[in-house]
Amino acid sequence: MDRTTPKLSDVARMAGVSEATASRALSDSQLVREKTRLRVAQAAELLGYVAHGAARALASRRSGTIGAVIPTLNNAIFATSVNALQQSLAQASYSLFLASHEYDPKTELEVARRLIERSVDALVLVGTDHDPALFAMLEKFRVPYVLTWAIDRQRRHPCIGFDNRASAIEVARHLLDLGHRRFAMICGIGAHNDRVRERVAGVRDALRSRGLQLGEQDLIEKPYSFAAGGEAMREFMRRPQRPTAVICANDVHAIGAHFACAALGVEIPREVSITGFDDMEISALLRPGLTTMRVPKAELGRAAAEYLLERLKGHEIDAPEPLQVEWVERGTTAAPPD
Amino acid sequence: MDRTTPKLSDVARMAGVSEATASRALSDSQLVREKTRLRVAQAAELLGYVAHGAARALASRRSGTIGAVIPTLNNAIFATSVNALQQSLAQASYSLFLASHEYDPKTELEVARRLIERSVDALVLVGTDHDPALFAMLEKFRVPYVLTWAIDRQRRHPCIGFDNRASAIEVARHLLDLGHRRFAMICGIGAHNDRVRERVAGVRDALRSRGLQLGEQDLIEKPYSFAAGGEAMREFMRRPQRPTAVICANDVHAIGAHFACAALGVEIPREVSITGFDDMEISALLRPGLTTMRVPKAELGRAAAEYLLERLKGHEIDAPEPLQVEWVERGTTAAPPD
DNA sequence: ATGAAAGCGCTAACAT
DNA sequence: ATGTTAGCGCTTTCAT
Repeated sequence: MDRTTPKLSDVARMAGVSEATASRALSDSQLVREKTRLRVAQAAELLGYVAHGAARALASRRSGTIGAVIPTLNNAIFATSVNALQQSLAQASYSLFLASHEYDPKTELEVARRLIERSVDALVLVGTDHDPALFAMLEKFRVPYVLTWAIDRQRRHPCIGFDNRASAIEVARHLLDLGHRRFAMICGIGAHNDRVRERVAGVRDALRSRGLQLGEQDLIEKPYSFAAGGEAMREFMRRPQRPTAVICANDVHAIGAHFACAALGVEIPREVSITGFDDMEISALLRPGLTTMRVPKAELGRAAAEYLLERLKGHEIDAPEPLQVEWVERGTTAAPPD
Repeated sequence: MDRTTPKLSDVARMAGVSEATASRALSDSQLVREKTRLRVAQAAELLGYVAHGAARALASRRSGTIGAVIPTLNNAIFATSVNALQQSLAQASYSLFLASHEYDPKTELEVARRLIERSVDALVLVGTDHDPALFAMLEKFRVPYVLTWAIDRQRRHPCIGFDNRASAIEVARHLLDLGHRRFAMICGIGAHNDRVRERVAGVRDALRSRGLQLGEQDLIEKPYSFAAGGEAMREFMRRPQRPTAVICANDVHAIGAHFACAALGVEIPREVSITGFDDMEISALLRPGLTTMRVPKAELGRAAAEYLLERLKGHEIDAPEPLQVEWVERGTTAAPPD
C-alpha cells in the first residue's frame, strides 16, 4: 500500500468532514447524521478507499482477525471444519489466519506465537494437548481461545467438541454386543494427540468392563493415510489368530483397511467387522458401507466461530455443551464368524 | 493486547538501549553489536515480549502476511495445495490468511477486498476467471499476486499452474486411441470456473480433430461430490445408446461414477471406460484403479509460495513455467466393447 | 452531530 | 554501532 492509495484523510476532505467523522461514518457508528454518512460513503466509493487494517488495529486494539492452528489440512475432516469456520467468520467480517503444524508441538507453539504477534483477536486450537507455554502465552496476552474436537474433563478450557472417550466406548459396545471377543485397533499417532489417546482409552475401558483387553500387539499406530490403514489391516490379517473386529479410530484408516480386505479377499463383515470414526463422504459409498461414528465436522467449525464471536462481543458466555456424535450402522459390522 | 503486555520500550529500557536499537536487534539487523543484540534478546525473552504486528506493519509498510482466496476446502485438492502453501510460507515467517468463496464471484471479490484491507503483502488466487474489479484493486493497491491451477494464454497475469486444455486433450486422445467413439463427460459447474471450461474445451478439441463431438446431452455439469458424480453416471447408463467412455473433469466425479457402476453392475472397463483428473489418494485404491491425469497439487502450493516470496524480496522474477501433469493409467480404461 | 488532538507501538531516516 | 525524531493511518477521548 503506497502513497497513491487513498487514505481516510482523502475521503474526509472529499466529503467535507473531519477525519473523525469520516471514521465514524465508515464504521457505521450511530453518531453521524444519515446525510453525512452517505456523503462519506460516496466519497469512499468514488476514491476506491480501502481502510488500512494495520492502522485501524493499532488504534482500535482489535484486528478483526482470528487464528486457527490445526494439525493438517491433509485430512478431510479438518478441511471441512476449517471451511465452515472460515465461512462463519467471514459472515461476521472476520478474517481467518490459518496455520498447521503437522503434529509437531514445537511447530505448533511457534505458529501460535506468530499468530499472536499478528494480533489475532482470538485463537482456535485442536484438542487439549498443548505446550504449557502456549497456554501461558494465551493467558499473558489475554487472547480468547477455544479448544476443538475434544472436551476438557477438568473444565479448565472452553471447548467446542465431543467426548472422544465416551464415543469410542459406544463403538466398542456395539461390537461387544454383536458378540465379538477378539479385537484389534488401528489409530493415529497417540503422542501429542489427545483425541487418539481418548479413543483408544475408550475402547480399552469398554473391553475391560467385559473382561477383555487390547493386547500390546492389537493396537497399531499409523500416520493418517489410506495406505497406512491398509498396511495395519494386512498385518492383523496375517496373524494366526485373527481379530474378528477391527476398530479404527478414524475413517481414513478404516477405509484403507476396507480396501485391503478387498485386495486380500477377506470378506467384510462375514470374516471381520470394521468400524470407522468421523464419517467421511466416501464411507457411505463403499460396499459394504462403513459403519462409523459420525462427528459433526462442519458444526465444529461453525460452533467455534459462534462461541468466539460471542466472546468478542464481550458477552460472558457459558462453556459450550459437548456436541453430539452419531452411530451410523452400515454394512461393515456383523456378528463374528462361527 | 493490553496495557500489561510488554512493548518494545520495555525491552529497550531493560536492555539499556534505545528503542531503535532494540528494534534493530530484534529484526536481526546487522547494524548492532553482537553483544547488545544478545542483551536485547535476553530482555525480550525475559519479558516474554511479542512484537505488535499491526504497529510493525504500519511503520514498515509490510505485514508479513499473504492471503489466499480459494473456491473451497471441501475439495481435497485445494486442501492439499493450501496445506503446502501454508507450510512454505511459514518457513519464511509469513502467515497465511485464508478465505473461500464457494464458487461465488461476488463473495470472492468481497473476501479479496477484505484481505487487501488486512494489508496482505501478496495474494494467491485460483484460476483466471475473476471479476475485473478484483484485478483493478490488485493493481490499484499494488498487491503482488499469482493465479494458480491454470495458465494465462494472454500472459497478462503470473500463473503457477498447468495447461488444463492441453491436459484434457491428452486424456481424450488416450481414449480415442483405444478406439472409443461414443463419449460423455462429467464436470463441475463451468460458470466462473475456467479450469472446468478449459478441460471441457480440450475434450471437445480432441474429439473434433477426429471428426467427433460431444452432444448437448453428453456433458453433465454437477457440483463437486461423489454423489453427484454417481448421479451423472447413472443418467448416462440409463440411456439407450450408452457412451463407451466417460471422461470426468475431476477425480471426485470419477470416483462417484466408479461407485455408481459398481452399484449398477456395470463392469469397468469392459462395458465403459472412466477417466478422472487430479489423482486423489483413493483413486489408486479403487478396483479397478482409476485412470487419471495427475496434477501436482502440493507442488502448486509450494511453487506459488516460492514465486511470491521471491517477488517480495524485490527480485523481478520471470513468469514461471507451467507445471507438468502426468497421465496415470490404471484399470478403468480399455478398448470399447464389441 | 462534528472537530481537534493525542496517541496506538513500531520502524526508518537522519544524525553522530 | 547507537540514539533522536518523525511519522505510518487510523480511532477515540474530550470538547463544543
